[in-house]
Amino acid sequence: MGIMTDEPEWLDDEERAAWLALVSVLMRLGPALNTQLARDAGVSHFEYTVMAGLSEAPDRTMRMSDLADLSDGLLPRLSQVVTRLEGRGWVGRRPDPSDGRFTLATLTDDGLAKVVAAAPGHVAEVRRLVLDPLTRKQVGQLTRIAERLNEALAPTRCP
Amino acid sequence: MGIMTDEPEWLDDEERAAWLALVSVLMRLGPALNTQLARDAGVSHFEYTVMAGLSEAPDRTMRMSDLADLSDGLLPRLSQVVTRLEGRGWVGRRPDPSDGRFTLATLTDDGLAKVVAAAPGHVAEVRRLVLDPLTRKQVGQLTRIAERLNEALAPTRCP
DNA sequence: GAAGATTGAAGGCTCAATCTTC
DNA sequence: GAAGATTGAGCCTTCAATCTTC
Repeated sequence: MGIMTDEPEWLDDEERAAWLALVSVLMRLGPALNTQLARDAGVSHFEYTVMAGLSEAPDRTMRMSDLADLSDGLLPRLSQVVTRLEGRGWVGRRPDPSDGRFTLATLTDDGLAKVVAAAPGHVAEVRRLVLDPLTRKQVGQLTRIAERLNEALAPTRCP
Repeated sequence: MGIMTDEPEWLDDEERAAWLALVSVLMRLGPALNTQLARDAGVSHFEYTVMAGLSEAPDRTMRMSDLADLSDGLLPRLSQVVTRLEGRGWVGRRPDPSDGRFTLATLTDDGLAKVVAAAPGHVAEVRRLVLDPLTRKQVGQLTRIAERLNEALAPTRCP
């Protein structure tokens, strides 16, 4: 955060409105997606993201560390989730032959079937909660805003 | 979700871009806020939201059920968090004299001091992660988009 | 020694079941 | 009987150690 200067830096009305509305989305959209996926497919949103990521990779295979980046999760969290998915027979794990430090995760046929079965319902929910309520123009605005925020959220460089 | 019609309903490129960017914000902004508050103030984002809500209520007091609505949390979750806050001496609880079914939660002096101490750092983080990266115009767009999404996320009416 | 990955313990969230007051 | 609130069990996440491979 750096030096705490004497700037007033309080939020004005417009900033406050934006902030309160965004927090509300933040607190409610995540749980809503988890609920839909848990109810209809028996997986969490994070588990779905992991399997969907693998399903689009070459050979349905990725290194754990790359998969962690892709799914916005930390490695310990990913490792435990993959352990769970492995137990259900949806993902396999083995050391990378070219460098034993890496672990390769592969989506199994059963895992792929699971993703394929879950996708339509999930997409429908995304459409209902996020895309349908917005105009086409707002969808474009949202994309640019969210991408800008993701830059600000990028790995905190501390050199 | 209703009837699953034969609509193609897949996401086009623009929709997909918006969705992926929003999910990324969703997965990273929440943890980022939790991390800052935990590190600098020793509270979670939800705990902070609850105490900040009470701090602005008349007599720093609210019914548990109203507080649950305000903080976007379900009642069981709020109850457990308030138990924790009560243990630290930041919130007090007592039955509503006018109707014993309700419970009134009150922010103590210590609790107020805690919020006041935590607020500047939290606001600075909100500014750094959300408001500063956006143009003034985008802040307005974000407000309208987020408010629209919150309507779609409203309590699922099933009459 | 450094990078990738895993494990174990502690804390938080979610849901169903329960209790109390009206 | 219904509404508000609490509790308990199970699962998930988080963080700090630890292990392995290079």
